[in-house]
Amino acid sequence: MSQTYSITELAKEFGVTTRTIRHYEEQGLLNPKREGMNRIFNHRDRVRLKLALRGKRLGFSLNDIRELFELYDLAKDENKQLEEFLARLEKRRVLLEQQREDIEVMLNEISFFANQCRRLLASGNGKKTEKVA
Amino acid sequence: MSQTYSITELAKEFGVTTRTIRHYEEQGLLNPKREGMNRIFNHRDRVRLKLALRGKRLGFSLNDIRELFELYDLAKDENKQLEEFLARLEKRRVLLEQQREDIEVMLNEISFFANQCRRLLASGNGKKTEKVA
DNA sequence: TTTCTTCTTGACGTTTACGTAAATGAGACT
DNA sequence: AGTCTCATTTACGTAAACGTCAAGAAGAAA
Repeated sequence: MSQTYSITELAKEFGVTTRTIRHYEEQGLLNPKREGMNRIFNHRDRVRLKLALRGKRLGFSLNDIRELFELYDLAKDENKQLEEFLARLEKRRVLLEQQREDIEVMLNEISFFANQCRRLLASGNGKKTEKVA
Repeated sequence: MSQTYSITELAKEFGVTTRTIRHYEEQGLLNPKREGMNRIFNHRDRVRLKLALRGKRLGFSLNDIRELFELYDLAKDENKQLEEFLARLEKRRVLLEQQREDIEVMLNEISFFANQCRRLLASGNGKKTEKVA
């Protein structure tokens, strides 16, 4: 009924190799069904793959990501160890906000450098490149 | 004259091992002087170590970080290949803004989950834990 | 002088996250 | 029947970022 995907479809869509996707399954991040030998991915798998890749861009390990998924599931399970869940969320939040601050700092630095460059380029590009135009 | 640091001083200050610092030197991120056999780090090294660790938190490889340092140095060198420099800065900027977006998304998710949790906890914690208080 | 302490240089080990064959299964086209 | 194409498992390989000894130098303290 609902949309399914083959391994190469997902691989192409997200710009990863099939090896990567199989690896994520081995690591417990994805749980495709089988049709004969072949993996059949559903919407949930697709979402998890997207989340996994986002996590990776943020420097999380596959293990971290699996734990996060477990937390998501745990959350669905409702009142199980909510305080523990909250505490772990809080840890993540602190880390992420640190990262956000880091990013702001680096973006500022980059824009500073970029401005410097543009100024130099605008001002006739200085000494050694006088024959430009 | 100006402040210097031993390897363990820096290691303690930044919460890394001395091995890590030596590794960063091997990778060309740090250039401590020597006093006899021992490494002597100056202010510049300290700054670079801080930058390197920030880069790591953002998921940059040591190689990426070294390239960034080279770009910094190149920038000091003034008009050398400013356009190339700008282009590389731009690449970094795009990556960082992607990361920033990722972080916003995750922070939103986290606060959503946290709110859910708090609501459940507030509402007497629901079904299975009725004997709480 | 012996003993700490802090440093040094190898050099092999480990974990993570895949890459990269190699051999094979199975449906679809010609 | 032969050959694509897309998939599978098994399994060894690899790059990055350190960890972890081992063995020893060098200054300071007892």
